[in-house]
Amino acid sequence: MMAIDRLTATIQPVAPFNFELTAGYHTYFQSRYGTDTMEDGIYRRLLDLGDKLVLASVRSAGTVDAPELALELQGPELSLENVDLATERISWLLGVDQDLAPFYELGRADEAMSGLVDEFYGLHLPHTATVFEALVLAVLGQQISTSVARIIRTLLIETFGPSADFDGETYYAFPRPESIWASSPAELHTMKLTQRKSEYVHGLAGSTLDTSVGLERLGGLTDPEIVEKLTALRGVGLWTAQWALIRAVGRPDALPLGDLALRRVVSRLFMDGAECNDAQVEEISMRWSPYRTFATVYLFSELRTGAG
DNA sequence: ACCCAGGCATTGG
DNA sequence: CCAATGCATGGG
Repeated sequence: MMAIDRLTATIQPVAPFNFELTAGYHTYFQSRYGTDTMEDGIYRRLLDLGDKLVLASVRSAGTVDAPELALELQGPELSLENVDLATERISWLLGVDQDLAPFYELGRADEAMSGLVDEFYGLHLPHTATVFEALVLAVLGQQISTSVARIIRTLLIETFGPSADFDGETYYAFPRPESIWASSPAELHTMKLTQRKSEYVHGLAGSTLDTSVGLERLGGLTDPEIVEKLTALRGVGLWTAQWALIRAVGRPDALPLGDLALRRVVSRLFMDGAECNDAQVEEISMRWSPYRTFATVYLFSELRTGAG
Protein backbone atom coordinates (compact mmCIF):
# COMPACT_ATOMS: atom_id res chain seq x y z
CA MET A 1 0.00 0.00 0.00
CA MET A 2 1.30 3.40 -1.00
CA ALA A 3 1.92 6.00 1.63
CA ILE A 4 -0.56 8.85 1.77
CA ASP A 5 0.98 12.29 1.75
CA ARG A 6 -0.61 15.35 3.30
CA LEU A 7 0.43 18.69 1.85
CA THR A 8 -0.91 22.19 2.20
CA ALA A 9 -1.16 25.24 0.01
CA THR A 10 -2.89 28.59 0.13
CA ILE A 11 -5.09 30.36 -2.39
CA GLN A 12 -5.79 34.08 -2.50
CA PRO A 13 -9.14 34.78 -4.15
CA VAL A 14 -10.04 38.10 -5.68
CA ALA A 15 -11.95 40.10 -3.04
CA PRO A 16 -14.69 40.14 -2.10
CA PHE A 17 -14.92 36.36 -1.69
CA ASN A 18 -17.38 34.72 0.66
CA PHE A 19 -16.16 31.15 1.08
CA GLU A 20 -19.24 29.79 2.88
CA LEU A 21 -21.60 31.13 0.22
CA THR A 22 -19.48 30.07 -2.73
CA ALA A 23 -18.84 26.53 -1.54
CA GLY A 24 -22.42 26.40 -0.27
CA TYR A 25 -23.80 27.27 -3.67
CA HIS A 26 -21.82 24.31 -5.01
CA THR A 27 -23.55 21.93 -2.60
CA TYR A 28 -26.98 23.58 -2.86
CA PHE A 29 -26.42 24.70 0.73
CA GLN A 30 -26.57 21.12 1.93
CA SER A 31 -23.83 19.05 3.53
CA ARG A 32 -23.45 16.98 0.42
CA TYR A 33 -24.35 17.37 -3.21
CA GLY A 34 -22.95 14.93 -5.74
CA THR A 35 -19.17 15.04 -5.61
CA ASP A 36 -19.00 17.98 -3.22
CA THR A 37 -19.29 18.18 0.54
CA MET A 38 -19.40 21.12 2.91
CA GLU A 39 -19.22 20.24 6.59
CA ASP A 40 -18.04 22.22 9.60
CA GLY A 41 -16.81 24.98 7.33
CA ILE A 42 -14.68 22.63 5.24
CA TYR A 43 -15.35 22.15 1.54
CA ARG A 44 -14.13 18.81 0.18
CA ARG A 45 -13.87 17.37 -3.27
CA LEU A 46 -11.98 14.41 -4.69
CA LEU A 47 -9.85 15.62 -7.60
CA ASP A 48 -9.27 13.30 -10.53
CA LEU A 49 -5.76 14.19 -11.65
CA GLY A 50 -5.72 11.37 -14.17
CA ASP A 51 -2.99 9.22 -12.68
CA LYS A 52 -4.11 9.70 -9.09
CA LEU A 53 -7.03 10.75 -6.93
CA VAL A 54 -6.39 13.57 -4.51
CA LEU A 55 -8.73 14.72 -1.76
CA ALA A 56 -8.85 18.48 -1.43
CA SER A 57 -10.07 20.01 1.83
CA VAL A 58 -10.54 23.76 1.79
CA ARG A 59 -11.28 26.15 4.61
CA SER A 60 -11.33 29.88 4.93
CA ALA A 61 -8.26 31.47 6.47
CA GLY A 62 -9.27 35.06 5.89
CA THR A 63 -12.27 37.34 5.60
CA VAL A 64 -14.65 38.30 2.81
CA ASP A 65 -12.71 41.46 2.07
CA ALA A 66 -9.26 39.96 2.71
CA PRO A 67 -9.85 36.40 1.58
CA GLU A 68 -7.45 33.52 1.87
CA LEU A 69 -8.11 29.82 1.53
CA ALA A 70 -6.17 27.07 3.25
CA LEU A 71 -5.99 23.99 1.07
CA GLU A 72 -5.01 20.57 2.34
CA LEU A 73 -4.31 17.78 -0.12
CA GLN A 74 -4.24 14.08 0.64
CA GLY A 75 -3.11 11.50 -1.86
CA PRO A 76 -0.51 8.91 -2.73
CA GLU A 77 3.03 10.22 -3.21
CA LEU A 78 2.12 13.79 -4.02
CA SER A 79 4.58 15.71 -6.14
CA LEU A 80 4.91 19.47 -6.28
CA GLU A 81 3.39 19.22 -9.73
CA ASN A 82 0.37 17.48 -8.23
CA VAL A 83 0.00 20.27 -5.69
CA ASP A 84 0.15 22.95 -8.38
CA LEU A 85 -2.42 21.17 -10.52
CA ALA A 86 -4.75 20.54 -7.58
CA THR A 87 -4.49 24.16 -6.51
CA GLU A 88 -5.40 25.24 -10.03
CA ARG A 89 -8.37 22.89 -10.08
CA ILE A 90 -9.73 24.10 -6.76
CA SER A 91 -9.25 27.70 -7.84
CA TRP A 92 -11.35 27.00 -10.91
CA LEU A 93 -13.99 25.00 -9.03
CA LEU A 94 -14.51 27.89 -6.61
CA GLY A 95 -14.18 30.64 -9.21
CA VAL A 96 -11.63 32.50 -7.08
CA ASP A 97 -10.33 34.66 -9.95
CA GLN A 98 -13.66 36.30 -10.72
CA ASP A 99 -13.92 40.05 -10.26
CA LEU A 100 -17.41 40.80 -9.01
CA ALA A 101 -17.05 44.58 -9.05
CA PRO A 102 -18.39 45.30 -12.57
CA PHE A 103 -21.46 43.16 -11.94
CA TYR A 104 -22.07 44.78 -8.58
CA GLU A 105 -21.95 48.19 -10.19
CA LEU A 106 -24.70 47.16 -12.62
CA GLY A 107 -26.63 45.19 -10.04
CA ARG A 108 -26.89 48.05 -7.59
CA ALA A 109 -28.83 50.01 -10.18
CA ASP A 110 -32.10 48.26 -9.45
CA GLU A 111 -33.60 47.59 -6.10
CA ALA A 112 -34.29 43.89 -6.28
CA MET A 113 -30.88 42.94 -7.63
CA SER A 114 -29.27 45.37 -5.23
CA GLY A 115 -30.85 43.39 -2.41
CA LEU A 116 -29.37 40.17 -3.76
CA VAL A 117 -25.95 41.76 -4.12
CA ASP A 118 -26.07 42.71 -0.44
CA GLU A 119 -27.46 39.36 0.63
CA PHE A 120 -24.91 37.32 -1.33
CA TYR A 121 -22.01 39.77 -1.20
CA GLY A 122 -18.80 37.92 -2.05
CA LEU A 123 -20.49 34.94 -3.73
CA HIS A 124 -18.31 33.76 -6.60
CA LEU A 125 -19.63 31.37 -9.22
CA PRO A 126 -18.47 27.79 -8.78
CA HIS A 127 -17.51 25.81 -11.86
CA THR A 128 -17.58 22.16 -12.83
CA ALA A 129 -14.32 20.32 -13.42
CA THR A 130 -15.18 19.51 -17.03
CA VAL A 131 -17.65 20.35 -19.78
CA PHE A 132 -18.77 16.72 -19.70
CA GLU A 133 -19.71 17.07 -16.05
CA ALA A 134 -21.74 20.23 -16.66
CA LEU A 135 -23.57 18.69 -19.62
CA VAL A 136 -24.41 15.45 -17.84
CA LEU A 137 -25.59 17.24 -14.70
CA ALA A 138 -27.76 19.56 -16.77
CA VAL A 139 -29.29 16.72 -18.77
CA LEU A 140 -30.07 14.79 -15.61
CA GLY A 141 -31.79 17.88 -14.24
CA GLN A 142 -33.94 18.53 -17.28
CA GLN A 143 -37.63 18.79 -16.48
CA ILE A 144 -37.46 17.13 -13.04
CA SER A 145 -37.39 18.62 -9.56
CA THR A 146 -34.02 19.31 -8.00
CA SER A 147 -34.70 16.76 -5.27
CA VAL A 148 -35.21 13.98 -7.81
CA ALA A 149 -32.23 15.15 -9.85
CA ARG A 150 -30.09 15.03 -6.75
CA ILE A 151 -30.95 11.40 -6.08
CA ILE A 152 -30.16 10.40 -9.66
CA ARG A 153 -26.90 12.36 -9.74
CA THR A 154 -25.71 10.71 -6.55
CA LEU A 155 -26.60 7.28 -7.91
CA LEU A 156 -24.71 7.91 -11.14
CA ILE A 157 -21.68 9.28 -9.33
CA GLU A 158 -21.50 6.44 -6.83
CA THR A 159 -21.93 3.83 -9.55
CA PHE A 160 -19.51 5.14 -12.17
CA GLY A 161 -17.30 7.66 -10.38
CA PRO A 162 -13.71 6.89 -9.33
CA SER A 163 -13.52 6.67 -5.56
CA ALA A 164 -10.94 6.71 -2.79
CA ASP A 165 -11.03 6.36 0.98
CA PHE A 166 -9.47 8.88 3.34
CA ASP A 167 -9.76 8.79 7.11
CA GLY A 168 -12.47 6.13 6.89
CA GLU A 169 -14.66 8.10 4.49
CA THR A 170 -15.31 7.26 0.85
CA TYR A 171 -15.11 10.12 -1.64
CA TYR A 172 -16.19 10.12 -5.28
CA ALA A 173 -15.02 12.09 -8.28
CA PHE A 174 -17.34 12.72 -11.19
CA PRO A 175 -17.51 9.72 -13.55
CA ARG A 176 -15.06 9.77 -16.43
CA PRO A 177 -16.60 9.65 -19.90
CA GLU A 178 -14.78 6.33 -20.42
CA SER A 179 -16.81 4.73 -17.62
CA ILE A 180 -20.14 5.97 -18.94
CA TRP A 181 -19.22 5.03 -22.50
CA ALA A 182 -18.25 1.52 -21.34
CA SER A 183 -21.72 1.21 -19.86
CA SER A 184 -24.83 1.24 -22.00
CA PRO A 185 -28.06 3.18 -22.34
CA ALA A 186 -29.87 0.10 -21.04
CA GLU A 187 -27.80 0.05 -17.86
CA LEU A 188 -28.19 3.80 -17.38
CA HIS A 189 -31.92 3.36 -17.78
CA THR A 190 -31.96 1.17 -14.68
CA MET A 191 -30.66 4.17 -12.72
CA LYS A 192 -33.87 6.19 -12.80
CA LEU A 193 -32.95 8.03 -16.00
CA THR A 194 -35.56 8.10 -18.73
CA GLN A 195 -34.73 6.00 -21.76
CA ARG A 196 -34.06 9.21 -23.68
CA LYS A 197 -31.76 10.66 -21.08
CA SER A 198 -29.87 7.37 -20.93
CA GLU A 199 -29.15 7.73 -24.63
CA TYR A 200 -28.20 11.39 -24.22
CA VAL A 201 -25.74 10.74 -21.40
CA HIS A 202 -24.18 7.77 -23.15
CA GLY A 203 -23.88 9.82 -26.33
CA LEU A 204 -22.31 12.75 -24.46
CA ALA A 205 -19.64 10.38 -23.14
CA GLY A 206 -18.91 9.27 -26.70
CA SER A 207 -18.76 12.84 -27.98
CA THR A 208 -16.39 13.80 -25.18
CA LEU A 209 -14.06 10.94 -26.05
CA ASP A 210 -14.13 11.89 -29.73
CA THR A 211 -11.28 14.41 -29.76
CA SER A 212 -12.38 15.74 -33.15
CA VAL A 213 -15.44 17.22 -31.45
CA GLY A 214 -13.25 19.17 -29.04
CA LEU A 215 -15.82 19.36 -26.24
CA GLU A 216 -13.23 20.01 -23.56
CA ARG A 217 -11.51 22.68 -25.67
CA LEU A 218 -14.13 25.37 -26.03
CA GLY A 219 -11.97 28.17 -24.65
CA GLY A 220 -11.13 29.75 -28.00
CA LEU A 221 -14.70 29.89 -29.27
CA THR A 222 -17.25 32.67 -28.96
CA ASP A 223 -20.43 32.09 -26.96
CA PRO A 224 -22.59 31.59 -30.08
CA GLU A 225 -20.04 29.17 -31.53
CA ILE A 226 -20.10 27.16 -28.31
CA VAL A 227 -23.89 27.12 -28.25
CA GLU A 228 -23.96 25.92 -31.83
CA LYS A 229 -21.47 23.15 -31.11
CA LEU A 230 -23.25 22.02 -27.95
CA THR A 231 -26.81 22.13 -29.27
CA ALA A 232 -25.71 19.92 -32.15
CA LEU A 233 -25.38 17.16 -29.53
CA ARG A 234 -28.46 15.10 -28.89
CA GLY A 235 -30.09 16.02 -25.60
CA VAL A 236 -28.53 19.46 -25.48
CA GLY A 237 -30.88 22.36 -26.15
CA LEU A 238 -30.41 26.06 -25.54
CA TRP A 239 -31.06 25.75 -21.81
CA THR A 240 -28.41 23.07 -21.31
CA ALA A 241 -25.90 24.91 -23.50
CA GLN A 242 -26.35 28.12 -21.53
CA TRP A 243 -25.83 26.31 -18.25
CA ALA A 244 -22.66 24.78 -19.71
CA LEU A 245 -21.44 28.29 -20.59
CA ILE A 246 -22.05 29.30 -16.99
CA ARG A 247 -20.84 26.23 -15.12
CA ALA A 248 -18.14 24.74 -17.32
CA VAL A 249 -16.76 27.53 -19.51
CA GLY A 250 -17.11 30.40 -17.08
CA ARG A 251 -18.55 32.89 -19.57
CA PRO A 252 -19.95 36.02 -17.91
CA ASP A 253 -23.00 36.79 -20.05
CA ALA A 254 -24.95 33.54 -20.38
CA LEU A 255 -28.66 33.23 -19.66
CA PRO A 256 -30.51 29.88 -19.39
CA LEU A 257 -33.69 30.89 -21.20
CA GLY A 258 -36.44 28.35 -20.88
CA ASP A 259 -35.63 27.77 -17.24
CA LEU A 260 -38.83 27.43 -15.26
CA ALA A 261 -37.28 28.46 -11.97
CA LEU A 262 -35.66 31.48 -13.55
CA ARG A 263 -39.03 32.58 -14.90
CA ARG A 264 -40.54 32.16 -11.45
CA VAL A 265 -37.91 34.14 -9.60
CA VAL A 266 -37.89 36.93 -12.21
CA SER A 267 -41.66 37.04 -12.00
CA ARG A 268 -41.55 37.36 -8.23
CA LEU A 269 -38.77 39.92 -7.97
CA PHE A 270 -39.28 42.01 -11.08
CA MET A 271 -42.89 41.65 -12.22
CA ASP A 272 -44.89 41.75 -9.01
CA GLY A 273 -45.59 38.04 -9.33
CA ALA A 274 -47.21 38.28 -12.74
CA GLU A 275 -46.48 35.29 -14.96
CA CYS A 276 -43.82 35.94 -17.54
CA ASN A 277 -42.42 34.27 -20.63
CA ASP A 278 -38.88 33.85 -21.90
CA ALA A 279 -39.06 36.99 -24.03
CA GLN A 280 -39.83 39.04 -20.93
CA VAL A 281 -37.06 37.35 -18.95
CA GLU A 282 -34.64 38.16 -21.74
CA GLU A 283 -35.77 41.76 -21.92
CA ILE A 284 -35.35 42.26 -18.18
CA SER A 285 -32.02 40.46 -18.22
CA MET A 286 -30.54 42.94 -20.67
CA ARG A 287 -30.03 45.43 -17.86
CA TRP A 288 -27.37 43.08 -16.44
CA SER A 289 -25.58 42.37 -19.69
CA PRO A 290 -22.68 41.66 -20.14
CA TYR A 291 -22.83 40.04 -16.67
CA ARG A 292 -26.01 38.02 -16.94
CA THR A 293 -24.25 34.89 -15.69
CA PHE A 294 -23.71 36.58 -12.35
CA ALA A 295 -27.27 37.85 -12.27
CA THR A 296 -28.55 34.33 -12.99
CA VAL A 297 -26.52 32.77 -10.22
CA TYR A 298 -27.51 35.41 -7.70
CA LEU A 299 -31.16 34.84 -8.60
CA PHE A 300 -30.75 31.09 -8.15
CA SER A 301 -29.01 31.63 -4.83
CA GLU A 302 -32.23 33.20 -3.68
CA LEU A 303 -34.02 29.96 -4.57
CA ARG A 304 -31.41 27.61 -3.15
CA THR A 305 -31.26 29.29 0.22
CA GLY A 306 -35.03 29.27 0.39
CA ALA A 307 -34.98 33.03 0.87
CA GLY A 308 -37.80 35.28 -0.24
C1' DA B 1 -54.78 9.43 -6.61
C1' DC B 2 -53.29 13.29 -8.66
C1' DC B 3 -49.95 17.10 -10.33
C1' DC B 4 -45.76 19.12 -10.88
C1' DA B 5 -40.70 19.61 -11.49
C1' DG B 6 -34.25 24.44 -13.02
C1' DG B 7 -36.25 20.37 -21.10
C1' DC B 8 -35.78 17.83 -25.07
C1' DA B 9 -36.66 15.37 -29.33
C1' DT B 10 -40.18 13.66 -31.92
C1' DT B 11 -44.49 13.76 -34.15
C1' DG B 12 -48.58 15.60 -36.37
C1' DG B 13 -51.07 19.43 -38.05
C1' DC C 1 -43.20 26.53 -38.93
C1' DC C 2 -45.77 25.96 -34.33
C1' DA C 3 -48.43 23.05 -30.90
C1' DA C 4 -48.91 18.78 -28.62
C1' DT C 5 -46.92 14.70 -26.45
C1' DG C 6 -44.16 11.31 -23.72
C1' DC C 7 -40.78 10.78 -20.48
C1' DA C 8 -39.32 8.50 -14.83
C1' DT C 9 -39.50 9.66 -10.41
C1' DG C 10 -40.06 11.69 -5.58
C1' DG C 11 -42.60 15.24 -3.08
C1' DG C 12 -46.58 18.12 -2.20
